[in-house]
Amino acid sequence: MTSPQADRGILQLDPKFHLKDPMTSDLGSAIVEHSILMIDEMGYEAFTIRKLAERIGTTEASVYRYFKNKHRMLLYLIGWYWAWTEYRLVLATVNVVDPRERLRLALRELTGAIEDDVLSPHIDEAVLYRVVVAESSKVYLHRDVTDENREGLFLGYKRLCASVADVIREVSPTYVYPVALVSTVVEISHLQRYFSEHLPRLTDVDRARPDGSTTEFLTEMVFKTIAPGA
Amino acid sequence: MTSPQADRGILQLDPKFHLKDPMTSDLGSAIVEHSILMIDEMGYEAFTIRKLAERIGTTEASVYRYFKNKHRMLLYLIGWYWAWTEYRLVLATVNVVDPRERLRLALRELTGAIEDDVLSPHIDEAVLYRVVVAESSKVYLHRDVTDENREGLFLGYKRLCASVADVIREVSPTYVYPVALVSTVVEISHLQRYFSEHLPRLTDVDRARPDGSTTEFLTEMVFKTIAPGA
DNA sequence: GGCATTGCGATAGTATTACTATCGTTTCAC
DNA sequence: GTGAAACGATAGTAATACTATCGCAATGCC
Repeated sequence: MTSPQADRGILQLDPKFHLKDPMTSDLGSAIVEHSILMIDEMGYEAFTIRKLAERIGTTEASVYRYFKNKHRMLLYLIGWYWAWTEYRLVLATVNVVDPRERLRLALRELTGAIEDDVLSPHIDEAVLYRVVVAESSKVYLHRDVTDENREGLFLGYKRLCASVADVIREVSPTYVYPVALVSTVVEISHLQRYFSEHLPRLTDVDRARPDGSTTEFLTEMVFKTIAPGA
Repeated sequence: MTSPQADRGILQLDPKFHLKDPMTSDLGSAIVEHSILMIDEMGYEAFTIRKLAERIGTTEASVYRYFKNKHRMLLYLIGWYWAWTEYRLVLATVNVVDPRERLRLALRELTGAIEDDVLSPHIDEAVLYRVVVAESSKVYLHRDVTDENREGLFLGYKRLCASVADVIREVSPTYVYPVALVSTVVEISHLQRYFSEHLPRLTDVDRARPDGSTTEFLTEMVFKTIAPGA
């Protein structure tokens, strides 16, 4: 059953996310693939390891050989998304020299539509993005943040923010809150999308085209905010 | 033991939040008071009804006479915070006619420091605010959002956003995303404060003075964003 | 004074969950 | 053919959210 040469994607995550790299086996890939689908279907709280094991025809114990607990599994998925976003960001801005244009492209990447990517056959990026929108803040709104931060589990997110903040500094060297502005953009792009679907009275983002509206809203916000002058 | 005329605050919450109004009895007040303290101490997930019951010298069953479940209890606390913030907002902007000044004061109220309020003797507002910062998004990032929204449990939050959005429209009638901007400000003021304490590399907000920095960051952002012109 | 109601303590119990421990079998590299 | 790794199978633990039932004591009503 195991096919060692199967294509399971090129993205590598820090071993701290898992006990055994899930992308090195069929079972591991199935765990990742179906955990994303199931969390999307039922939400993180209702999602259980037992349900996952039943769905992919294995046992709880086998799942726990890959991830030491349910929370770590979510961290892995979110961490994978951050790494993937970093990759997309580089891809989108490489060879673009004008800082304003680099920033505009970066913001589009951070706030815009997600299409399924051929990068990793066992991960449906569009579904994963819905999981990120609905669940990502649960990985740090958690009493173990400090420990997990020390372990380096948020490095991807931090690198992401730092690199976009650098672009902001290029465009506007005097702006005082570049990092805060980037984390704001990331979090709010998720949240406005969530609101547009579930609590539409908390946003003006168009439910029919949340991608475009959100990108527009946040791009305008960023460029006006960092512009010098009172 | 019960003292019917005891001062338990003037704020009234919609009965949909609770099975029996906790502010009408000593036990109910103790439940609210210590649930806030305990969620702040140990986080919502680790907080259990049994621990709460033991701490205030009652039983699980008695707590469940006030709140039909743990999640509803958190909703009550967050709902109370929204109602209280609405009240502070009115208080801060009453008799101020200049729209820009009204907006500035509203933003300060939404983003700034929280002091303990004599309004309700059983609620330590400063602690409640920490709970809001760390836990409030969990009330809607939840698979029952739609049902709870239909029940009207988010009305306070929506009213808050709508009323500040109206002020934005007064200042800048052509701005397209006033509601989204307000919900952004509310959520980000919580998040940047959380980041400054737990994930400081995700923000430039000063840990030593998160109130002032956050207010400054967001006030500047709002006024620049809604200013007309490219 | 009688009486129903309400509020609450006490106890017990259920279903579910996250997670662990152990053992045996298959598979596969060498 | 042997050793090791991966996995399945089974069982079990502690904790949790929540429910059900009973009985007592204070309260309010007449």
